[in-house]
Amino acid sequence: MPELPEVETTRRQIEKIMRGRRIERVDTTEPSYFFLTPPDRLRRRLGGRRIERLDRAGKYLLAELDDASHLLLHLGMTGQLFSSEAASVRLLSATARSSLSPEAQTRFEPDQHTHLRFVFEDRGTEVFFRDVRKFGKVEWLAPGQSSPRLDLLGIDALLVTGELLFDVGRHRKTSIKAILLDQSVSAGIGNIYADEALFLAGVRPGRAARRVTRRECEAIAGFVRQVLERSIETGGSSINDYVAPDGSDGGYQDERKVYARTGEPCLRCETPIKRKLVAQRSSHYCPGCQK
DNA sequence: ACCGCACCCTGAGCGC
DNA sequence: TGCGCTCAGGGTGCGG
Repeated sequence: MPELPEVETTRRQIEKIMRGRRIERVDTTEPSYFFLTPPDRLRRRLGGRRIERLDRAGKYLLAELDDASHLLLHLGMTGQLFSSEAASVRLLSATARSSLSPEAQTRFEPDQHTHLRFVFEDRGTEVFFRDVRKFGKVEWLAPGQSSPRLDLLGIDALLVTGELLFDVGRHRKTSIKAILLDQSVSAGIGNIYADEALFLAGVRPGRAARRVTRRECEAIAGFVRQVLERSIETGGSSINDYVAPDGSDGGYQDERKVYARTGEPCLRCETPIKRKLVAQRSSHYCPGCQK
């Protein structure tokens, strides 16, 4: 779900709200898998700090604080970072929504899945991090402390080149899709945009990376950059239950050509789209267009 | 060094 | 109506 475009869209919207503001306090849920830094420590470290900026590295968000420490966030599969200003019941599933009172449906209240709540000193708009499945992550980094997670990231996917994919691919004994999903090669591509870019490039996801030509690698890289940029332009997104921080649906859903279109006719040649497991991810491709 | 796989977690959707 | 099953994909870590 949240791949580079969704994370970048989130960054742009949330930075506007967080930047330059001082945190009065942070509310958290209980310790869990989600917290790389224990929640009590997180509350202590963040209280009183001003947020200088919000950056993105691959699918990670990195907030810089005024004491030179950093807050690292990852949305995982179901993470949502949003503001109270824009928060709406659209963040909840249809069934969860229908169980709420009409009043509760118009104003967001933190629930058991809301792991972080930023309350600012000016008591204005609040920011929430909600994550149902807890695949998301939050970690506080002391000044100067490096993060293995960040250090492992390859070049940002918006800058990926065919040359890089070709050079990496020729030495690996795995599929081209696995290369695209490998965050240490290029950071930011997820399952959906990988399928879309491979479709546009005419290369099947399961093809051995070493069998992909230099020319094809150039095409793949070009389409990766294109679909990511296009998705950011349209407000980022790719999947049914993604909701942007302002509560709106992402705009990219209507542009998917293969992802989640199993059995439907290819938009180019009308061959039914196939679904197959590649790199432990459901992968969608057109047997007619992709070789 | 690299690959494939199990696992972390919860909700939606489906068949019976 | 409700139970049990499968699926969803982000990342980590381990065995081969």
